[in-house]
Amino acid sequence: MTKAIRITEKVTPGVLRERNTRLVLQTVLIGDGSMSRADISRSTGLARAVVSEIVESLMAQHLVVEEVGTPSGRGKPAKPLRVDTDRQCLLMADLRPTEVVAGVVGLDGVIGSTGRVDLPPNPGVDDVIRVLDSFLRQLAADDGRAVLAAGVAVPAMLSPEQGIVESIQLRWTDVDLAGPLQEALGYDVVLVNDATAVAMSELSHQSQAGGSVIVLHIAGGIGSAIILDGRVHLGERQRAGEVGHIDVGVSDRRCKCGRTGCLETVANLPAILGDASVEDLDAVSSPGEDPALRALAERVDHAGRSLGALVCVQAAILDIPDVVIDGPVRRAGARLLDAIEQELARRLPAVDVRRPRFSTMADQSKMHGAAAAAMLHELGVLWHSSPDRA
Amino acid sequence: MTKAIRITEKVTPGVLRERNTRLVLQTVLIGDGSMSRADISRSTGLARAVVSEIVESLMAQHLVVEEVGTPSGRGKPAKPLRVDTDRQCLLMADLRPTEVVAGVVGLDGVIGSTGRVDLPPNPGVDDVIRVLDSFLRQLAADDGRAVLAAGVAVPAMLSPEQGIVESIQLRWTDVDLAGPLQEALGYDVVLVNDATAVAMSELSHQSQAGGSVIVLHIAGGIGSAIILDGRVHLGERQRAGEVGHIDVGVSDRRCKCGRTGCLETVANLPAILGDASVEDLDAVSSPGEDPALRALAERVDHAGRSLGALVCVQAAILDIPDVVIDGPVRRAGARLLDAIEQELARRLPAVDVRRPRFSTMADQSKMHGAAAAAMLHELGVLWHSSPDRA
DNA sequence: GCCATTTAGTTTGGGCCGCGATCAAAATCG
DNA sequence: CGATTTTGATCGCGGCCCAAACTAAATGGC
Repeated sequence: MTKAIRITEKVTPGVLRERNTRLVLQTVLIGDGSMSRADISRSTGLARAVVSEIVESLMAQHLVVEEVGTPSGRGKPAKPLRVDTDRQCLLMADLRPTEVVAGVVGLDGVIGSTGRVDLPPNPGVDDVIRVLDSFLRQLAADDGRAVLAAGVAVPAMLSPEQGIVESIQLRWTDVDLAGPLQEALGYDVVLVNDATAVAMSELSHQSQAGGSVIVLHIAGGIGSAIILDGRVHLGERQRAGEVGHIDVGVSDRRCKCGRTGCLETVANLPAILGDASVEDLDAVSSPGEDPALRALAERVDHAGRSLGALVCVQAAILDIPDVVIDGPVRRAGARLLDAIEQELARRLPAVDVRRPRFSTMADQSKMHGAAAAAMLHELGVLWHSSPDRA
Repeated sequence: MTKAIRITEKVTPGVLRERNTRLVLQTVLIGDGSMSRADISRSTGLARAVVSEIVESLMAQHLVVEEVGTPSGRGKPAKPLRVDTDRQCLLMADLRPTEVVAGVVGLDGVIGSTGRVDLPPNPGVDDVIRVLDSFLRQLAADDGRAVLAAGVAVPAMLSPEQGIVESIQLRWTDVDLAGPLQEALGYDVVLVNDATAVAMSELSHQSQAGGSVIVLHIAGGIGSAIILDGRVHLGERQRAGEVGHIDVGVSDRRCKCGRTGCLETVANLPAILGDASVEDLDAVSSPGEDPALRALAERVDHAGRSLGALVCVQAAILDIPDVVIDGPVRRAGARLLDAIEQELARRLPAVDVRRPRFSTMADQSKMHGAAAAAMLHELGVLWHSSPDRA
């Protein structure tokens, strides 16, 4: 639970309407084609007249459509409303160091066609802008629907104004990706940090709103994203979640950062893999007799224990029991989760944290979360669907 | 920075007025007798007509008064507004295991008379209700002003509905303190967890709003409170900040909880004191030759290093550089802070966390924070004063 | 088969709110 | 002493939500 502490801005009647519009759209979205105006009025507490008015404006914006009502029970049959998925769509992209994965998603959060293209080696911003520009154009053209906005997940630290402050993976510092892109494309382009994107994606799979989730993103580095009570927490200098160089007391290896014992020395992807390849992780749950595989399994266990220690601390500090793991390590599967859970059990009473899990959308989670962020930015609404629908 | 993610409630014109009323009151409060209606209009962006109307209602509620305007410059002289400190006051109390400290505070956050009374040994809820009832009545009678509300800091875990779920220090489980008290006293009684109260107090000393702070409260146990972007974070089961049994890898002692290495085994008050008394901490900065004192100083250093490790992790996860220490250990003074800072320097690049500090209001911080919570609850406004004013 | 009943959605009048313009009051400046 | 400037009150307007009345379209009982 949170408590707002200070009002900082005046409120005008216009804000009022905007908020209630969001509320109605959200209700339509969650209702998934089952809510009529009267239902929305009952569910939100808004007067029917107001709901009708707002729905009319949403239909004018091609965000909501009326379906044909099949009478059920007495009374005039209701006209069910659903989000208009025919006229507009969102684009989403996951910018990775060597490639871009992108796709189209409907306003209901259902993923349409997707694709990927390679980036040139050590891409500069201009390269990425060029690739994204043509890729997104092509996706939009193939889809046919108008584009409402695009969301792009980037492996970078972002300023509140959407500038890329730094990306270690892309070796960028202080560049503007969103600006040129939205100028070229003609619609809003929303950037999200990749770990945050995963968190947004998870949030959009929680059935109720205002939830909390911690995402651990394990790749070349270890990053995490924190959503507290439905709010993304970025920290005072947008550095929240930089947990790679925490010493949780499970290693005494020297880290390239100069200190020893950093989490990254045992739990980032290179540390886990050693000489092995990412594909080898698939077999790590039953390593058999192969000594290389057994060593890999050992390293996975060690990483799991370290991550377990981190999760413990996070859980004690924040009391968020939902922990999501994402990144290529997903391929290690249950073995990694088991190791984490084992460490949790050792350190905390069982009730405190649920077993961590991998991200719901797997390889698409960053992309999907970027779309969710774009949706939120554009319409002020987030999907809250069960995983099987999205 | 945070981003609200979902609208859950309808907004009505009444809410609008309430919010803007808060905004105006807040502005008057911060202005500290220097803001006129016109100033408020300019500062908030609200039309002068609206500000006048709201000010009128605030004056009718005896929350704001007009002062005599001294002309300065051209034009009709402005009538400065200030918070009305003559008609109403707040009561505040700090419930400790063996005593209650309480006092009166004006609507401007200025502390008036204070006092303390002993509690019977192992007090039950009824004892505490009796003591608080008569103590607060007496304070109010001596003060003469009407009581707007009372805030009570309690060493307990609270439910969102203000019930006391559990207090280890008071040996209470599932009791209702606020209900009977406010029924007896006739005004709202707001309970706050003691660590949270310290955090609220610190927040009310930050000059700008929406700040973040981490409070470590070190006494018999170790608790912490987290305020993120101006919101108290309590966690999914109101257990956020239960850091006493984290293993930060600086101890291998057995803890009474059954595990080993818990922070409490080296950093809670009993662990620090050993055979020494709280008063001995005063001398710990220059222990001299006394072997007992030198041993105590050693233990303070060890506790500091452990706390430093915790602060490191918290800082990495949350990126909140402002860390406040409260509790009897305050008497260890700079020696404790030095030890913490040393550990921080060892573990993190210098820039990441500021040197921790003790709570601004010292022994009064819990009480003061409780008052701040009551103020927030009652008027939706928090003081944001510089320390010397409050 | 017809009419009362029920439910959905629209229309209407009213109240609250914030806004901008207008106006009187009270100071300063030339 | 009048023009100017600033404050604060008053008033009419438009936006928004609400409750009630009204129309539309189904069901069910007689």
